[in-house]
Amino acid sequence: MHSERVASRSADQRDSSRESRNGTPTLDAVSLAIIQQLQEDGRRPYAAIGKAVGLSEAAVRQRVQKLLDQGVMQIVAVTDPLTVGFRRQAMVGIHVEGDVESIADTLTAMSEVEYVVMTAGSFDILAEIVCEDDDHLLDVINKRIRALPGVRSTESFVYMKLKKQTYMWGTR
Amino acid sequence: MHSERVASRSADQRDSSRESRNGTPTLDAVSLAIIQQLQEDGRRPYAAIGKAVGLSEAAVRQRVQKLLDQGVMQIVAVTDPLTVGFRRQAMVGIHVEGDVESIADTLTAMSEVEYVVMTAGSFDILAEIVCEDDDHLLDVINKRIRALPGVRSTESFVYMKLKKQTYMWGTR
DNA sequence: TCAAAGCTTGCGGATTTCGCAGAAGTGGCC
DNA sequence: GGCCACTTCTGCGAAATCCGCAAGCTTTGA
Repeated sequence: MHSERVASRSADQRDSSRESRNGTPTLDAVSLAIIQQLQEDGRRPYAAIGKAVGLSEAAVRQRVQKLLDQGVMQIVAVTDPLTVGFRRQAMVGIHVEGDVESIADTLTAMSEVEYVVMTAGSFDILAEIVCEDDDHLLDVINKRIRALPGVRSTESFVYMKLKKQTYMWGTR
Repeated sequence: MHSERVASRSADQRDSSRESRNGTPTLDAVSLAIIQQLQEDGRRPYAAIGKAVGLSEAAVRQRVQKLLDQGVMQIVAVTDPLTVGFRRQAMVGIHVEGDVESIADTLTAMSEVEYVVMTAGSFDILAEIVCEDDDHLLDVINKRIRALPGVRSTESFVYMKLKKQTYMWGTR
């Protein structure tokens, strides 16, 4: 029955996660395959995943739990906020003087901010904001973000229509 | 035992989804609560969700299935691509002349493009790109995106570090 | 008044989850 | 080589969950 299981396990299948230099775990091929399965369907049973990646049900369960605990992945429901009552969304590009990371941390702490990334472009930070209406959005941008010490200037891109939102890099 | 269930069901609990003017379903409070539960844990059992939102297990199951079928939400594994072998990510701002939506559709069809949104800011479109390395990224931006008829100019913001990525609007 | 929707309760069977014990592979160390 | 600590995988019951289905109820809307 184990027809597809190779006799001696190759080296890169062990060591499913280890701390690399920058602190983020390095993933092996099996864990990647598991993540890919869960990108297609976050509720797929462990046994089905095991069959697909060549592991037992229990092993898949352990790996998934570890990936969740480590924060490597999360299994969640994703929606288009516009269909769920949040009328205004925007991407805000921010020019910073001084410590970029501390500003990013401050943004991260705001509940209206769903996404924060430090970039190498003309903006130092991009932050995505989800609000209930125009007033709320205006308030967050003008009163909360622009007021931060170190924020030199901002530029806003209000969302009109979300066209694509996927998490399927694994299936390429 | 039904202590928390109100005797007569209030009006907004019915009509869990109806087509609104723009074609996107309107969601009632119960469906929002269900989505919120699944934003915290995409694998939470239906019975537990039912207890939290005041519905039976079977009803939750039906609602979740419908929300998935309608495309209102998806339950998936989400990762930081940088920890999973994709070395280069970028947000690309695009200036378009002519039909913005058709350009957006073209971008949507590209597998390297994970996120496409039409905006009201100085860019007409923002697109997030996930690539394996610099060459790949350069190729996508210069050869595939800038080459599109209707694309006047682009500006790229290469990701250095992802600081936040949540889907927790429901918990506010 | 009638049909359609949606929810509830209840049910059993199939499936999945979960915890745990034991086996197997690895790396460090003498 | 040989031993030990550690991690990972497997196998296996027990418990919980999922799933389809049916009957009855209420509300909505034609």
